[in-house]
Amino acid sequence: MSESPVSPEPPIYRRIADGLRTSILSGELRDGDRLPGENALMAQHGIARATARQALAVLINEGLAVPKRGSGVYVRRFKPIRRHGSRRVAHSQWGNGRAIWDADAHGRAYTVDSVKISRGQADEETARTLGCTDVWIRQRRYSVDGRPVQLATSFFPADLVEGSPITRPDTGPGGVYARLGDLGHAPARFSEEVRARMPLPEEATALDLPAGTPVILISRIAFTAAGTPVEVNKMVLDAAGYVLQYDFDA
Amino acid sequence: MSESPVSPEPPIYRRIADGLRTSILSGELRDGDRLPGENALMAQHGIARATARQALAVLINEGLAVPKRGSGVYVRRFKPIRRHGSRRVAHSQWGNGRAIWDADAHGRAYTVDSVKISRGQADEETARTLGCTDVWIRQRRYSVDGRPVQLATSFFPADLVEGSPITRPDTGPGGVYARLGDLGHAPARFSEEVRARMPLPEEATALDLPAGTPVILISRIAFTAAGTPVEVNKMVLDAAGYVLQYDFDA
DNA sequence: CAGTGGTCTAGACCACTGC
DNA sequence: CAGTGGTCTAGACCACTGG
Repeated sequence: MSESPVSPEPPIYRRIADGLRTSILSGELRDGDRLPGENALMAQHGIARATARQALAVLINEGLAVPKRGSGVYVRRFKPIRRHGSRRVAHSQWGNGRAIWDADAHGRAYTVDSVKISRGQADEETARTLGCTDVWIRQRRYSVDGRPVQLATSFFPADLVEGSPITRPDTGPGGVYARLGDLGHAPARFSEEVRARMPLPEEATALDLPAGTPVILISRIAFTAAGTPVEVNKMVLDAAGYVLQYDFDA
Repeated sequence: MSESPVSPEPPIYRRIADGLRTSILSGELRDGDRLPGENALMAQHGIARATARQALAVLINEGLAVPKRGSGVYVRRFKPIRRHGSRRVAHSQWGNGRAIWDADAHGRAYTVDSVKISRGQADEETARTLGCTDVWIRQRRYSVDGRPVQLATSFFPADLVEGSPITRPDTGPGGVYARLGDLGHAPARFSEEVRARMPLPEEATALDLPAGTPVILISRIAFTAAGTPVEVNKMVLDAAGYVLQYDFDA
């Protein structure tokens, strides 16, 4: 008999990571504070460099810390943008010439860049949704406070928007939804699918994501009052930058 | 002149990881397929064990692969549950004696375990929402196909539910929402906040999450027709196991 | 029991940061 | 230029898996 080690001590690097995590979550270490570096951990705990790195990697992969080359590892901040699900797409928004995005940023500075518009073939799923493969594609990236926070790709049935401002960079006041309205296909109903996963490398690059930050994927379909799908919008959000809000009745 | 190395070759471990990722995303490697192990990568690329591990760690942290001790590293599968935002909480669901959860599982086997009910103090945010600190707390874990997929903690104002079945494990047909109705506080409106981040260790343990799997956090407030908040439900979902769907009008 | 991943040591060179 | 993190080598021992 003797020992009853139900939980055999966790490995060193875990214990170190646990200690640092506690310091962060308890508020002892704050927003931009510097964590003890590799050398400090080696000295404090008498471990090899690789082990110290391993401990820091845990926190980095949890999104609680960010490494800065040549400088140190720092506690990470989190100030999300509130994205209102139903309210944001309310007709009142784009009905009077405001772009949808306004509903999000709450007065914060935002920018749109990397706008790419093309005519092409939709992926299989989108084609099935729209009922056609010939589409116009609008890709763009949104930034808030100078930081990229969202990638968005919209698909429109080509025969529906051909020749309209939707096929050009500047869509005019109210954005694409107002233009769809001009064409007699005003969106009346939306369906959003929300997922989350770790980013692919290209997504991590485009959004400048540190390790340990998941992305939220939103796939939104816009329907007309008649039930015709007129847009599929696939968005990739920096999960650390957003809180999504949805209000609905029972 | 001479070199124009705009992108200085990525490190070895990245190139290896990129190659494996391509194989996975292209479908060349499928669901449960075994990836080349540490020894194989060492031999194929003439690298040290640590470097091979590093390459595999990339895929594991991306959630594309799962390591199995003593066996190998395997491609990870993804078969999400569809969780309907608005429809699921529709009155028709709990109005006629069905628990809400039924709306999710779509006929799949699901179980509830680790039910804990207690009377206690709400956290600051919840207290502010409910307008009181004295609450009844219902905690439970949901599993589908034998796999834990969700943790949920509900808070109810103590003075509102005291003595009702809500304070007991078995709430009867229709669940807690039907009981709130019995008490004259039927939920009429819901507000959900959705976030995503990497799990804390305890969340990872409770949901049995492999590395590289984020969690989706849903914080839902139930309001009566009069606008009184009667429940705050904080959920933690395995992000790999869910697709959330929200439908709404413009 | 042979192979696998999990942990750890003790070095090394590099690019980058900040003083 | 001293310190930091980023990458890599070449070993080692362990616990666990599978046939």
